[in-house]
Amino acid sequence: MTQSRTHTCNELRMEHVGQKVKISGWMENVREVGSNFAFIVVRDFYGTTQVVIEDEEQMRLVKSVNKESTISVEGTVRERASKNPKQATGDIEIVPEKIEVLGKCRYNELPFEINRSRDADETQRLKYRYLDLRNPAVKQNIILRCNVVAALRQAMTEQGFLEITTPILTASSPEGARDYLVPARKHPGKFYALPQAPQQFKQLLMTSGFDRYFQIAPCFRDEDARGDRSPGEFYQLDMEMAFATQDDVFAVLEEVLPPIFAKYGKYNIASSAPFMRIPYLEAMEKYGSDKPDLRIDLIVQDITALVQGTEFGPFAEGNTVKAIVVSDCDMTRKNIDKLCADVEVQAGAKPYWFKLDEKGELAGGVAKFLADRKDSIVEALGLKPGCLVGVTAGKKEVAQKVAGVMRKMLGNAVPGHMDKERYEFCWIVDFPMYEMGEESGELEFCHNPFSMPSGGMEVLLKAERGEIDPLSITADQYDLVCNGVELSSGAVRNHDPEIMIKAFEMVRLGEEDVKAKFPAMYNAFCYGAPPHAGIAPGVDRMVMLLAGEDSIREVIPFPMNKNAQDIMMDAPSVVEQKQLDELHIAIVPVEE
RNA sequence: GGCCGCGUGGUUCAGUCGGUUAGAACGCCGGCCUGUCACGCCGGAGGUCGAGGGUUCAAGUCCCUUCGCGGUCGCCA
Repeated sequence: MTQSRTHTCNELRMEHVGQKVKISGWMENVREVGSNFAFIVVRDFYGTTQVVIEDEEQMRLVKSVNKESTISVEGTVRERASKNPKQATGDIEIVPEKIEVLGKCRYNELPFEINRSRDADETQRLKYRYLDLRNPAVKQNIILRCNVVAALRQAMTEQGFLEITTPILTASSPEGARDYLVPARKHPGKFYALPQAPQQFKQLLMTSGFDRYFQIAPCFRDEDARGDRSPGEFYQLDMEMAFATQDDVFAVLEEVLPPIFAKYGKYNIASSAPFMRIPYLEAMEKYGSDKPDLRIDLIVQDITALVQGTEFGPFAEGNTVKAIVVSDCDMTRKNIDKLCADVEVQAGAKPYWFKLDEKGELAGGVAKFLADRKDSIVEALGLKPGCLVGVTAGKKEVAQKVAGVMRKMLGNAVPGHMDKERYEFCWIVDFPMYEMGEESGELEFCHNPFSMPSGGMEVLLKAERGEIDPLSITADQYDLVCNGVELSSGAVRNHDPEIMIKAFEMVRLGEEDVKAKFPAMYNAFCYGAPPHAGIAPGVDRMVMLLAGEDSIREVIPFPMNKNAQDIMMDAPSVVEQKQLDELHIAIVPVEE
């Protein structure tokens, strides 16, 4: 037989019994059950197939090679004497005529056992990622990623979007994250930058007359990693639409995403269109977060007025006090204290609590400070016996943030308040355009300067004349949130150079700054730009949600570690002096 | 950069109040086993307890320093 295989390791069934076949794959396991009798498990991309050894010579061959070597097995399919219902090919086995070793594994001990690689130390997994990926459970996430990307491409194409690639080597942009720089050999002292996002290019495409653009776009940001944030590079489903409004953008994703989430997700229920739309300020009030997990049915309430005049320090005048009522809570005092401690670690400020016990009395935590106003509290919060009330206090932003963290933890901890097995999408809308800079104490852009202020030029002029508070100006900017994960940010862009300049003037910048920072875009907009809007959901995060993984590295084929190193490839690494010389780069020791 | 956690045979972990020769499971090596499928049984090899310093009669264990990894905050408009 000259073919390398006639079947994959997940193909052979009872109907193939008697046929001559050839399979190729990795020798996953050898089970010796007699002196000249053994079963070997051959694994390829598709599955596993059992080969039975009943021959002295074959036995010697099998024992002479290490597991995880690649072999080919030519032989006859036979019905098994004892079948394995847990294996897809468990009804049959191959009786070999010829076994050939294709690629020897030189080591009899691996850095970890293939099928248990997920338990291994992450550094080992990343260093030997090619072995880690042999584990079907690990490989499955990458297959999922491929399927999701293919489905996204197809759906976007069906929606009339064109996939257009944009440059990887481009100019450093002054705003946002730290850039990855690439020295320019032909231009001593100058640098390219890898794009943090194709933001400006896609807006230029709109200005060029392309109507609907998308791209599975690589983005590069030199910022520290997180569990859900890969260091260095990540992918976005980047899209932009000409002559479009916020609603047009929403409509596209509301059509594209739910079927993909329902089909490929760990949970097969996804919100249907339209997704809930929550103004930013409302989200902060009700959920204590701008990325609320709507699978949790708990709502944050304001009890500042209710606790006025109590003895408890944190409830003092000037502070905001928030409450989260959790019905049917039988958490022990010890567990509540533990949860409060966890909240404090994550939110950076202490939460409090009390409950209405089975006898209908306020008890525990800060209850004694509230005894004098029990009735009004019970009534206002609608408390029933068995209700736990999580309480947070402090400056408004602090009370909200801590309440947001506590809401999430309570939802996870107390049964009955979280319907976990589903995907709940929402749009967070009406983000503030400006904020007061904490350090500068002056007005600054809250998010990005590309967004159109809601109300356009008129609103900016009103603010300039002092008729409205500039902090009250919102931007036509939106986030897509799913299960408490920020999937994406987008906006109706500011396509009008006049409004752009005015928006910059609000933060003490002007036309020269716009021109200096975004020269191509500013110039292009001066030649007649269409109103346009877009968004860019993170592909890695989407796949992570779909796979039900907590670490983004589980859905990236070759991830870097937390410190942005590729242990397997040894990147970053030193380069030859000759290379540095060509690039006009001199390395100087860093002074401590 | 701050804070928290972890670091013990190839791998994952246990190791009590500081006290005898540092254990287990998996893996590996050898032997036995003709229907296994997480095969089973018997035997064996394999450890600078991340590194350095200190306290102590005695340190895997306590203290200090340092390195590595992970989480988190800063950061990521």
